[in-house]
Amino acid sequence: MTAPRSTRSTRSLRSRRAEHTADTRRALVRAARTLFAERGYTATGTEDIVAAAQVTRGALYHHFKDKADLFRSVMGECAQEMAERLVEQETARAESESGDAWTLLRHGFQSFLDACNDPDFQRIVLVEGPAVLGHSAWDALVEQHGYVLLAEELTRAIDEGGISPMPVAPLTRMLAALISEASLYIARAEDHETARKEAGEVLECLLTGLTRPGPTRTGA
Amino acid sequence: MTAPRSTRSTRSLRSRRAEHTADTRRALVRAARTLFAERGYTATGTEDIVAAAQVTRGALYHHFKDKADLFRSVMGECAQEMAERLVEQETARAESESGDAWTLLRHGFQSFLDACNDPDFQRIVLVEGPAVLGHSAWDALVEQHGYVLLAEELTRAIDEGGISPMPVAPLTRMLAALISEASLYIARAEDHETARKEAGEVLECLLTGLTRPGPTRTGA
DNA sequence: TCTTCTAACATACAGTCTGTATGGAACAGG
DNA sequence: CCTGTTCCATACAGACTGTATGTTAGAAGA
Repeated sequence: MTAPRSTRSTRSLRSRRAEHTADTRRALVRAARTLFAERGYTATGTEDIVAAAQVTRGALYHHFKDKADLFRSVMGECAQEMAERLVEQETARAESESGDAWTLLRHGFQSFLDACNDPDFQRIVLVEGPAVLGHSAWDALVEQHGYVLLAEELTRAIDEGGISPMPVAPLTRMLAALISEASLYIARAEDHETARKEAGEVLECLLTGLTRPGPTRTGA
Repeated sequence: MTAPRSTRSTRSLRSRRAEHTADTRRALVRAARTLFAERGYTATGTEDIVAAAQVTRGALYHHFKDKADLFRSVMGECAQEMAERLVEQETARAESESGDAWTLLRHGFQSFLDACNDPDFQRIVLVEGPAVLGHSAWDALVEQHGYVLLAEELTRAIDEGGISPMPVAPLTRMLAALISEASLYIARAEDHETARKEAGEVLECLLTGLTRPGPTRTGA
């Protein structure tokens, strides 16, 4: 700690320096995330970002190609966090509850609905993202972080016979859009409590349509 | 035509002038619509718009408060056209087919899906709109043009017993989001044909969940 | 240890865009 | 005929983005 020698000294210095640069980068991303979520992309100047991160614009344009590139990092972080949160909950549920993929997913959707109620996620990923990055780049990011997991689970549910066989690709996007819109509806409502209940109810109804009629009971 | 007199002369001139100013306004909206749909909002400069409309920026800022105000008019026009198109089809179907509100709506959703496959509508209303106007202003516009009709039809379908009773407000938004996302999926796919078929199939499945179990047959 | 080289910034500058203020021309009205 | 208003063009000021240049601190070799 206090007496490094030879290679360790070099390493320590290297890491100290590397850590410092990583710190400035993180500070930029964090500051940008807060401001983008609060004021939106265009209303946030690069000067505001670097001021909040306590660096200069030189640092920003050293670490990122341009403002949109910084936004991409911010949105990637948001999506990553959301995905991790959901995977965590999903695995926890998978251990405690029954192994039926479809009922697991239905519960997962409700968790997703709650998790989406995050201002950063809503504004950055759902609202600003498509307009700033364009549909292709946005889709690539979401595909990478979120869609793959959802599509995987849906495929499993189909294989298990929980839901009727149908094309997974459009199903994935449409379900994600459904929940995203529901979360926005909840966030915008005056009475979040009842809005949450109502949206959950509608979501349940719609999901019922996917359930395969036959051996698997629909419930109620 | 060539020999106006007294009041007619005044009227004619008045109308000529008024029509001229209305023309410039329409030219601005039309030019902005094309460019916004092609390049997006921020990538379109006011100079590009007025050049395409063959006026100067002075005209733009005379007719509109600012660039976002012009965008609002453009998006309002898009939404209006879409609503008119759908109402037209809906009334046509109401005359020819059975009077069941719910089956009528299900067919209407498929039409909606096809109608949404309009680049202007997708880019301006669905992608740029929320980011440019903010959620509240965007929602107000869509509420005015589209949601009211959809909510009305849904309420009727519930009253008739076609679909299970559930809160209409979230249902309206979520169904609109569902179809919007489906249309974007179709537009983005390489093979529009099969994408259209698949998305329609998934949509049908999901809508099945709304159908009230009981006297009304689900079909197939 | 001394030199040198490079990564990591800071600063200054140029180009672009938006919104506003000013000016003028064409009517309308008294 | 004179005045006021509408409609629009032009000129200008401010802000913002991206780039080019300068500078410093650490890493590496001799």
